[in-house]
Amino acid sequence: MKLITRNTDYAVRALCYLAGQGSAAVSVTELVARLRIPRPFLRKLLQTLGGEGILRSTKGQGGGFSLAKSPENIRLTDLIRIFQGGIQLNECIFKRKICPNRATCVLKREIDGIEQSALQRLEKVSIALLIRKGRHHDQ
Amino acid sequence: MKLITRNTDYAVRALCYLAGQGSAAVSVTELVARLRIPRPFLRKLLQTLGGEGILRSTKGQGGGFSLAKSPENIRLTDLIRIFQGGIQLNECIFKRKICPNRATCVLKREIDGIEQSALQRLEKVSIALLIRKGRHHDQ
DNA sequence: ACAAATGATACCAATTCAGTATCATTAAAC
DNA sequence: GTTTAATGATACTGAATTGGTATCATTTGT
Repeated sequence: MKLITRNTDYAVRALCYLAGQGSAAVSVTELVARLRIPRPFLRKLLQTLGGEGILRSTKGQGGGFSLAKSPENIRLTDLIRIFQGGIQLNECIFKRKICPNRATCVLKREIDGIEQSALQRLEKVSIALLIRKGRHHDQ
Repeated sequence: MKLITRNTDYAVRALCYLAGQGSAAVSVTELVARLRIPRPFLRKLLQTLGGEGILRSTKGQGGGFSLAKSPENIRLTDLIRIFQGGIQLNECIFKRKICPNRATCVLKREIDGIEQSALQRLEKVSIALLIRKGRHHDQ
């Protein structure tokens, strides 16, 4: 069970790199060279981010991708929602039927609580934050 | 992405029921009637719990399953470990290689933190707790 | 001996995840 | 205006996980 999938992870890398390039259009070719992410996979991923309004894209020679929003306004929860259909740690197995066991409802509330606190923390993680904290280290 | 799978959920239900029956051997037939869990699935699950030392089993006519540990000592984290291979929200994609991006390491630490707090909370949820809290409600 | 129970194990279908492949379209550069 | 470098759209594939089924062997009380 993973909290973030490879899609989300790769997206974070790409977005951090793009954030460092300002509004210049960066091609997939350049991103592949820098990030070592499989090219077709990265392409699909960037197209998705384009469709979601997180990236701007320009076609044709010299084209590429750039951020459509400020790094402060791109949050991990956005990416998780896009690539993983959101966070839902919980899922009641008896949807409309009567739950035959009170204890499982208690369990459900516990897990809801965990989910809430995870969401709150992920909400605070933006691309801007990741870049900022990353700079504190050497390299 | 689910924090607990159906296996774990079903196990919780079965364990709560068994906890209410003391040290008496309860057959799969009885559990199926009470919990409405598919019989072969429940069987396999109980056998697994037996092998893990959480249930005691007696074969032959009149046999069945009973708790091998006190309800206080059966924790959600145990079940998650058994059925879901533990909690690992995180997974570094570049195992031995050099990570080309500092930001992703920052991300990794954030997720580690979330994982830690989730684990701490799950660790406190025992079968005993679930029964206790469940009783506060009507039924 | 029979019936009722678990032990062990193999199998199957649906879903998700990670990744590939291809054709169409756009637009700068020559 | 042709070439070339780029994205848009979309279909496909393989592996792993999840949820569930089926079967045969073994044990044990009656």
